[in-house]
Amino acid sequence: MKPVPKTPMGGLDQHVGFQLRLAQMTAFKDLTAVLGPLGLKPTDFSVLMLVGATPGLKQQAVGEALRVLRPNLVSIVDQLEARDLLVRGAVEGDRRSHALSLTAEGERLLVRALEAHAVHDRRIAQALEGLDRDNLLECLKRIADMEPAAVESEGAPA
Amino acid sequence: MKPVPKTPMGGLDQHVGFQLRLAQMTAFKDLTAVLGPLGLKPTDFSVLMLVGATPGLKQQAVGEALRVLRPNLVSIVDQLEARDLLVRGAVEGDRRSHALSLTAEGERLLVRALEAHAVHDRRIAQALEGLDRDNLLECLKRIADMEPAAVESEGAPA
DNA sequence: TATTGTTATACTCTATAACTATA
DNA sequence: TATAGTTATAGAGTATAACAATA
Repeated sequence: MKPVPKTPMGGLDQHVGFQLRLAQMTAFKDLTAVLGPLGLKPTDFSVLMLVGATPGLKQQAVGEALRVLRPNLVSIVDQLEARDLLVRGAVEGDRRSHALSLTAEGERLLVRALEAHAVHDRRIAQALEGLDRDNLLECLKRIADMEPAAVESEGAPA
Repeated sequence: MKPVPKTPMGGLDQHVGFQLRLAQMTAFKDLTAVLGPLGLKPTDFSVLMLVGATPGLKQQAVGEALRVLRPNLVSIVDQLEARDLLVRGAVEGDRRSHALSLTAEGERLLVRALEAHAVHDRRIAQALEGLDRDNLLECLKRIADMEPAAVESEGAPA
């Protein structure tokens, strides 16, 4: 009949946003660690996956899919291109855009990166043992797709 | 008998870490927006909640609970103290530590912040309609508590 | 010698404005 | 005029090392 230990942390541990931050920090550290030996960061990996799945994608499209602002994607693509993992090709009919596609070396590294990711994913799966992963993913997608409240420019004290 | 649309985004959308990042971004933008008018950021809010729930907490303990490194907590507490929302009191028996506690004004602002958070949480709840929130929270806690893979110091190309 | 809070600092991420070359 | 990519830059957030005071 113990009435559940009175709200630890003042209830903060029941806040989705708070737990989201902690989980994200841990998951990213783990993914960063397994990808490190390949010289890739999580964002690099996601770019390779995306371009590998849809060759010819424009930088704009990659940025939108990954929610990385266009200016910030430039140096990421620069570095991947400098390592000959992908190339900025021409798009016929529009000389402004670049069609991204993996090189043979990029494809090979992607395979190794996917194997490294599998190690990470196994740890995630182990942590989620007995829980509903599909529900988790659906929850995350729904939250990710919320329209966030309009940002108020002011209202702060001073 | 349609075999489920072939892995969109190359399967990236099935990665927990990736969806975690997107959800975290959206949730934090929303929380930041509702707290903005009070002059608080999510981290400030969590400090107020924690100290409000457990007065006398040391900075070290707050940092551990929120996973904010001690050096980075200093300016956060500085600003809250400058706004007379909390005070760094003395800890008897240890003159190194500071016992944090809310001022009356801090308590009042916390109440308003909790109301603002409720607005945010209602949007989250709406987004999660029909899904299992408890399962989500448990998944997040389990992931947050994983021991991340040991970080390899090297292995990158050049 | 170890710990708490602090300072200084660096590195990464994220964000905005403005430029260019195209369209 | 609008769009894709780019440049430059500013601002958070996060990280480590080292110091003072205290234990």
